[in-house]
Order: sequence, then C-alpha cells, then structure tokens
Amino acid sequence: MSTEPTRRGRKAAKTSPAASAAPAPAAAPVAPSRPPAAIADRAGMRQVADRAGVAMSSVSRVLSGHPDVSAAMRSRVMAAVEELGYEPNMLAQMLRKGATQTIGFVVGDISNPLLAQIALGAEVALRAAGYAMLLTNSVNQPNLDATHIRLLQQRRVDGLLLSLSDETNDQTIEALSATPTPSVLIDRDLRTRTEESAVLSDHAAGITQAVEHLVGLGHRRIALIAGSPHVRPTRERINALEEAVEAHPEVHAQVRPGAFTEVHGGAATRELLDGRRPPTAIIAGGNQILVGVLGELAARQVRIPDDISLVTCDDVPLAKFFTPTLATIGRDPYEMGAEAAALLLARFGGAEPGVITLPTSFTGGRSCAAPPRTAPPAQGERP
Amino acid sequence: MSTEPTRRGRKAAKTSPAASAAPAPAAAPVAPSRPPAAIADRAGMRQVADRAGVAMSSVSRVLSGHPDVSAAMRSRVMAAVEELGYEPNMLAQMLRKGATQTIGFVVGDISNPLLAQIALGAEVALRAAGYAMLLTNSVNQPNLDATHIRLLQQRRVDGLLLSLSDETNDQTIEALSATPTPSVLIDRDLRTRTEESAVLSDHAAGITQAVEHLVGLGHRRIALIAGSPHVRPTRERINALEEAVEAHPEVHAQVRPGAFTEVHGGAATRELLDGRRPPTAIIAGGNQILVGVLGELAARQVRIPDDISLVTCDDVPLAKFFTPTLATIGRDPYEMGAEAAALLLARFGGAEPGVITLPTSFTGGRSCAAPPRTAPPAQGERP
DNA sequence: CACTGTACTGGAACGGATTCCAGTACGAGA
DNA sequence: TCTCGTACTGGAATCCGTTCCAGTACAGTG
Repeated sequence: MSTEPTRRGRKAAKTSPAASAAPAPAAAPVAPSRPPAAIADRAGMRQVADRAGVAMSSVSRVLSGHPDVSAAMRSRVMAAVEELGYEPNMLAQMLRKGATQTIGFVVGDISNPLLAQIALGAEVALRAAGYAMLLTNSVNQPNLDATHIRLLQQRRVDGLLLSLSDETNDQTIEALSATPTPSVLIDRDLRTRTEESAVLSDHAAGITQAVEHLVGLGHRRIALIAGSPHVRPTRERINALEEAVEAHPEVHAQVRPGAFTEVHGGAATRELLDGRRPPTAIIAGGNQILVGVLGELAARQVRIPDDISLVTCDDVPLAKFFTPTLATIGRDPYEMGAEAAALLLARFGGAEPGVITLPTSFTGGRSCAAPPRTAPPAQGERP
Repeated sequence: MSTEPTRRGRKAAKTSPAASAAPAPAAAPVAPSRPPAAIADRAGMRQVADRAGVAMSSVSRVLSGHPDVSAAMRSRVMAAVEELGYEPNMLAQMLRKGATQTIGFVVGDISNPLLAQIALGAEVALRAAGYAMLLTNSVNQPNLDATHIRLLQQRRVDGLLLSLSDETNDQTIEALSATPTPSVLIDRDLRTRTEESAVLSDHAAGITQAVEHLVGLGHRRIALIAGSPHVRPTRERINALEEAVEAHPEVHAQVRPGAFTEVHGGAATRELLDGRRPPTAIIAGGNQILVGVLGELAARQVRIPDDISLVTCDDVPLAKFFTPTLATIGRDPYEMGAEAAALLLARFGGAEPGVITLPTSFTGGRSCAAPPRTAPPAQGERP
C-alpha cells in the first residue's frame, strides 16, 4: 500500500461553457433526451436512398451484393453512401435476419490462464469468421452457469461455448435443453445429452504416461489431488489413474478430488502426508491446486524430489524455471479454443454435432525422482 | 504428442429418421429455411397481447413496470406471459431504445494473466449492472485496435474498455475520435485526448521503492528491461527509474524498452550482460519479459541473487514458490477492472470523464541481495 | 346536472434494415 | 408488330418492442 487511490475529475473538454452558437441543426429547445435513439443523428439507409433518389430496397441490394443490380445503380448508391458516411445499423440487421453473429462464452473464471488461452484461441477464430464473443464468468458458482446461458439466450447469441463449472447441475441441464442454439462443450461431458459438440482433452494418456514414469522410478504410493468432481477432467484423471495402477498391483493409488483451488491443494496435501500411507508422489490436478501443494510442502520443508515427487497438470509459462523443473502433463489450450470455434462454425454450416479429442502429453522434469528409501517422515502430526 | 486428435461424429439425436408425423403445426411443405426469423416460433409480444385480449402497448407497460397499469390488467397480462412462456426479444428492445446494454473490451491478449484478471473484475462489475461484455483480442497488432473499436461501434456498444496495444497509433486515435460512446482507458494515456476516463497504476511508486531497496543493498548499476515504449506503463517506469537515480548520482541506470515478450526479455538481458557496464540488478517489466530474462540468466548460469539481483513487475501466482523468491512490484488487476467498470457506469449515469490512479507496491524477496564484489563475469562474448 | 380531472387503455408511428412480390422497360424471337 | 422473357426497380410487409398521443370511463366537485 504505497499510494492512496486518487480520484480526480478531468477538466471538461469543451472550453466555452454554453455561449457559442451551436451549429447543430435546429436543436430542440430544452429537451434533455427526448428522442432516445439516433444518438448522433447518423444517416440511415433511408437517407442514403433519398440522396441517391432510389428505393431503400435498392440500397439494400447494392450493399448486400445482390446480383440483380445495374452498374449505374451501384455507383449512384455507393456515391451516396460515401457522401453520407453511411454505416449500416447491425442491430436492425440482427433483428431482421434473426442472427446476431455473436456467440457466448460461459466460463468459470477467465483469470485462469488455461481458460484465458482457450478464450483467445476461440475468439480469434470466431472473429475471423465474422462473429463476436460475449464473455461471462460464473466465478465457479454452478447456478450462474444456468443464469448465463439464459442471459446469452435472451441476447439471441447464435451459439454457445461452454466451460461449465458443474456438469451435473440440474438448472444448467434444463437451461441447455431450453436452448435452441448450437453449443460446444469445452472439456465437459454431459452424459445425458448428445445435442452438443465437444472439444475434449485426452487426459487418460497424460496420466498414464505420468504413472508409468513414476512407477518406473520406483514409486508405489501415488496420489492425485484433483479438482471438482463435477467436471470431466477430474473424472477422467481419476479413472485413468485407477486403470493405470491396475496394471501394477504393487502400486497403491489415492485420490483426493475437491476443487480447483489453492486451499484444496494445501488441505489435501496435508491430509495425505498425515495419513497412514503417505504417498511418495503427488499429481496436482491444476495450477491453483499446485500452488496449494507447493505451499504445504514448503511449510513442512518436504523436499522435491528428495522426499516426494511431483507432477502437475496444465502448463504455466513460469513453470520451466521452477526449481526443480516440474514434470507436467500438458496440452494446447489455444488449439482447444480454436477447435471449439471450428466445431461451432461447422454447426452453423449445417453439420451435425461433433466431438474432437485433443492429446495431452507428459513431460518429465527434475521434480520426479526415485522415492526415498524410508517413507518421508510423517512429521507435523497434530498434537 | 501422445495421441492423435480424433474426429468422430456423434449419432444424431433423433432416432426415427423422418417418418414419424411431426407434431409441428402445419409445417411448410419442403421449404428448408424460408422464413429466416422466428427460429423456434417463440411467442412475441403480439401473441401475448392477443391472448390476454389487450393491446401490445399495455403488455409493454406491464412488463416495463409502468405506473399507469391497473391490477386487473397486470394479472391478465402476466397470466398470458406465463402461459406462452414469453420472453422479450432484446434485439428489438435494443433497436428501439438505442442502447444495447453491452460494452466492448479491446485487449491486446486475454491470455496475459494481468489482463485476464482485469477482464474478470470488469465483467463481474458490469454484469451486476446489467451489461454484457464483448471481448476482442488485438493480439498486440496496433492496427487491430482501431479495427476492433470500429467493429464494436458497428455493434452499437454503449461503452468501451480499452487496453490498447499502442497509444500513438493514428488509426486508433482516429477511430476513437469518431466514437460517440464513452470509453475508459486501462493503464493508457492518450495525451491528445481528454474525452476518455482512465484507470491508471502508479508505477512510479513501485519503481521508486524498488530502486531505493536496491540502492540500499549497494547496487550502483540498475537496468530496466521494459515492454513496448508505446504504452503508459513502460513510459512511467522508465521515467520513474530515471528520476529515482537522479537522487543518487553514484547510480547508473540503463533502460531497454522493446516489447512485452519473452524474446525481448532474453535479448535485452544478453545485451546488458555483454555490455560495457553490465548491471548488478535487473528490473523485468512484465511476466513475459521475466521469462526471457530468467531463460538467459539460466543459460549463462548467472546466479540469482549472488551474481545479479532481480525484480519483476506484476505478480503471478506461482512466483511465490520460485527459488529464490522474487521481489515484485505488484498491483491489483481485479480492482483495476472493477474500477474501470465503475468509471464507465458513472459516465452512463451522466458523470464527466474521470481518472483514477491505483497504487502499486514493492515486495522484497530473496532475489535481491548485495551486489557481488566484482562485477559478474561478462562471459558469453560473441566469438 | 354539467364539468373537469384522473386513471387507464388502445392505436399507431417508430427504430433501421431485409426481402418478397409486383411491376416497368427493353430486347429478342415469332 | 405483337408477345414473351429478362433484367432491374419500387413498394410494402416484416422483424419486435417502445412510447407518444388521443381517447374513454368514471369519480369528484360546483
């Protein structure tokens, strides 16, 4: 807190208060905001038509590239358009055409770098196709998902990109059922529905590779601290871990789903280390969770990888300079966004809902090593 | 690349192909999409009026809470609304009222965590006030700023939040001048204009504190690797550094503006370390730059803080577990977003453009220590 | 009882474009 | 020369609410 927030008004732009004769055409006497529309009296298609001495329908045809237009007509209209600096009112077009060229993105929290990159990939691809993106953050409150779906629906978006906070929420399912627009799920799976397209990550592959790596190093007790059990990535990771250890009967797996938060990461770590069979390797299921895990490990002075090995999910840029370098199960979120956009655009083009699965891959790092000879000291027991 | 991307269609939802008698009311013979509008023939206000046996204007009054409505009228209308599941078409409302309840956010790159948090803060505040947020990424191409301002203008947004890629771009200034809607600059300063509100960070305070700290530790050669010279944060930081060292004639400051990229961070570090008077402390002006700096330092096996001290700007969550802990000039991006939203809402309420400055603060860390007795070896000279 | 005011309601214009339909004009073929 | 087709154009309906204006009915007052 170095500096107090400062509020100060700027001097108004106008220099002369109110005296100078306004060149505005016949301003209404005192009416403050009588005609609510026509903010800056921009020219409409009507004015263009009058100016060119043609019908509005002809102006519309010229502007929309209709074939039945003579060269003479085209040039007259274009001249009038130039002179008046006419720009069509998209609102009117939307109303008439019933399409807004807008899609809604429902996301838990855009400040999550993973989701931000997905949003970027999607926005760039959609904009290239002439669509704009409306963003809503559910701040990980499941009922807000439904609220936002309805809200975007009222705004008549043409499609929806959904990174839901909770796949099992009834309100969400209901809101989705009531939605006539095509939607794409982003790493989510609504088992009860098939109307939605989806972009998925192959979490199983990454987890399997990580487990094999850890087992190869000699680990026999592996824990996964996962996020919310109500979303696909968590389920997939848990399933994958359990399947992977089935192939190694000597390996014991523990799973701690909860939430994608630092708090859960810390709490689960504490629980695991204080437990009867503390793991020799932890897989952290997300950025925030990782922060919590690291915090708890640091507090206990548990060394990585000497005392415990660590793998994390979903890369963050700084991770590569972390000491020791973090073994990571990564994926390409930008591409996920781009693919989600492509899937949506395909639906606009008449395609059926589709599902696409993108790879994940495990990258080793110094944070993984052979487990210590003796289990790490289960210090920090409650008194 | 563990897994190939997989594309597979889902089975269509409908089980019976086309035989079953559609319960749809009097479907047009074969017409694929004749009436473009009325996607799902939802009831309009007209239908509600007919059903209730009243005029549309009365329905409108009831729904908009107009005072001149009898209780009888209200209940009749509400009943009809319920029965038909009527929802007003926001598009028509927007067109008529000339307000879209939508604001546009022009941002360089939403995947930058700083900007993502700003976006989150802004979106939450705006949504609470009934506004939706349209997001565009300029991917740090200055001309796209202008393009997007115009694009959002065409969509008739009520206001603009601007994190411009380049304050000096003529097209951007021009686009802004042609814009009738209120705008808020986010840590940007358009010296030629006073029409915009702005949320600023007090970068000077943070830099000054950092410099004092470094000088106190004994540093005499301090470098700032900054981002694009065309945005306010860079200018402010450079100015602050130069002013801060003026108070200490024995201190030599070097400045390397460039871009907010990892590449620039690395290149500038190389340049500085290979220079005649390599710095004993570096201030990295942003996340990406930091990554480049760290990369170069690691490549040269320059130790932090033994060989060189390091300060970074703009916190990232993982930074606190970085070894050594990073000294940071931080600020609260979420609040910046929230304040930007507040400033915009204030303008909608009739207020004049305003400027608010939020604090930054320096937090020390293990990455800063006394400079080495001898200047760090200027190894790595080009052959 | 007549008059004025109040409380409410209906009708219609409006916002700004799209698109169907009907028409005009002109060239070509019979 | 008449007819038909083609190429183009204008008019009007439409999308769906909002809001101004005029009007009705009834209560209150002189």
